[in-house]
Parts: sequence; C-alpha cells; structure tokens
Amino acid sequence: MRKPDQIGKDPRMNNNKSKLRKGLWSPEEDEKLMRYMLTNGQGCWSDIARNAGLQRCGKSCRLRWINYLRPDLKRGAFSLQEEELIIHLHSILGNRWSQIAARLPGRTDNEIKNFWNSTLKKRFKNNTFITTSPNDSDSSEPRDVIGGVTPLHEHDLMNMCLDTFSSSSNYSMQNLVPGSHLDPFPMLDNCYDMTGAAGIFNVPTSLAAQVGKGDEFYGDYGIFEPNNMGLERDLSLPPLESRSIEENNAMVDMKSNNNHFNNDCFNNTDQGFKVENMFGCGNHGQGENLKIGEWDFEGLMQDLSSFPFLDFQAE
DNA sequence: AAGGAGATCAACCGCAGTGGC
DNA sequence: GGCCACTGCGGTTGATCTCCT
Repeated sequence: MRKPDQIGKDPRMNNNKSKLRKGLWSPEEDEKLMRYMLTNGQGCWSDIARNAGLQRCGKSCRLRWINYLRPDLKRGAFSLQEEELIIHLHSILGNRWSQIAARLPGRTDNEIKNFWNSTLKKRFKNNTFITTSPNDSDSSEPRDVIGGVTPLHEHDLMNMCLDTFSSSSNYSMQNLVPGSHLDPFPMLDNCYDMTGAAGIFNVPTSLAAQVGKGDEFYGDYGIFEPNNMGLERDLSLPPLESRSIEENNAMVDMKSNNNHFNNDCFNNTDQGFKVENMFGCGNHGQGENLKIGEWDFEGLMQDLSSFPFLDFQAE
C-alpha cells in the first residue's frame, strides 16, 4: 500500500497538480466520493473529483469507485465456481481482465488480476490445481485431469452461466446475432477478440478448431491448449454483466421488482442510506463502454429460448 | 518474541482509444 | 488533420499482512 500522506512528491507535477493527494484513501475521502456519486451519479471524473471536494485526480476517483466503493461489489474470497470461471475465461480471453470481470458479477478487473497473478499463477506453477467443487454432488463422474488441471465440463459451465442468468435481471448482450444470421463469434477472425461474445454458445468444432489453430491460447501456460480445455466441445462465455451507471439508474424500477441479484450487496446503513435503493444491484462499472446492442431482459430470454440446450423459458 | 520471506492487494503509471473543438 | 481532455485498460509497484523459522 501507499502512504496516504504521499502528497505532491512527484517532481513532474505542476503546482496545480501538486495539490492532489496520492496514496491510500481515507475514510473521509471515501465518504465524500460515495455521497457525491450517490447524489449526482457518474459523470466527468475530473468534475467529480473537484465537485466532491476531493484533492484527487479524476482518475484516482474513478479507480476508487470502481475497485472499492461501487455498491455492487462482492467482498471476500473467490468461490470455486468463480475460480473455475476465471480460469476458463482466461483461457479464452487472455489477460483481458476487464472482459473477464464483466462476466463475474461483483468482481473487479483489478481483483481478478491480483487473484490470477498471486493465487492462480502460483497454483499452476506448482501444479497443484484443484477444481473439484465440494458441492459437486455427481463427483463420481470421472473428470479429465490434465496436468493437474481439471477442464470445465459443459454442465459446470452451464451451471455457472445459469447462475449468472438467474441472479441477474439484465445484462448486456452484444453481437449475439450480428446481422441477420446467427454468428456467435465473428470476432474469432480478429485476433480472438471476444468483446462481443456474450451469451452461451455451443461452438461448432470447425470454429473451435479455427480458434485453436495450432497453438494454445495466450500461452502463459501450455496447459491451456484448446483440446486440453475441452474447448473443441465447449467454448462458452457466460453473459456479460456489464452495464453503465446511467443505464442502471434507468433500470432501478425494473430491478426493484426483480432484484435477487448479489445478496451481499453493499449496504451502507452506517451512513444512513441504502445504496442498492439508488442503483439497484448488479451494476458493474467494468465494461462501461459496452453500450451498444444491448437487449432487454424479456427480449434476451426470448432469444435464449431459441437455444435448444437451455431448457428453461422466459417467464 | 523477533525478524525475514513471501503473499496480498490497493493504488499508481503509462499507453491507447475516443470524442470534441 | 492536429490537438487536447477524458476514459479505460493492463502492467507494475510497494505497503501491509501472514506465515515460517
């Protein structure tokens, strides 16, 4: 951590900027920013920093909000499912932490990045990865363990994805059906850019083969060859959970009627307000740029019902 | 109990992308 | 087209915590 009183020590800073605080945030600063955000919502970060009476740069405020103050942040250790999901998503997306975070409700890119770089990387190094879920009731089912890593099976991913579905009343969907034809991964022709790959798909073997063309994904660890991960059968990305603040504000009404998302939502009763009442839960600052081609929940569920492997229907 | 080593994680930095003028 | 401000992202840093000897 950095010392909170490290102020203006950077010689590159001009006089104006040298007034800006750096380092750890004090509780008072947190409260200022939180109150401002809840009252005024998101806007230009430099204005926010100024108007909230913070001696911080906008960038710092943004980071603090996204990584710490955001109402919908989950706290605590990563669950096994989250772990598996991170590993799987990383095998597909590489170090695109923000995109991985967008698919993990309540988690930030920073958090996931730290988790990966400390815990997971170390585990891979030591080859001591254990992914068998303790609540995996059908653990009698044999699993393919390759190099100490258990690849995700379809039902695992389906469970994860359905968890996300059932816990979120709305989320972004981009390029699910670009143009008039169902083309889940047009981005595969473009450096594996999975930005638009939202939703749950079964990818034809031929397509998966294109993805894997000869080498492993983002080869930090050779174990992530497509075949090893079972990606020929299963190249699934859970739905994006991204949504901008503004969009969530617009959705508060809906969420208040259908809000079973993220039970451990931040609830700032000490400060006399309930954050989730202002934002609804399930708001994710990550991927704020993902604003195009979004689907409403009803439409989304209708569309999902067209996927034969989803045996639930839109209500 | 002390202190050294390694792990964790909040925060910073620099760069790229984007939009407005 | 160039410049500038702003935003978002990934990599990195470093203070603090935890464990081990």
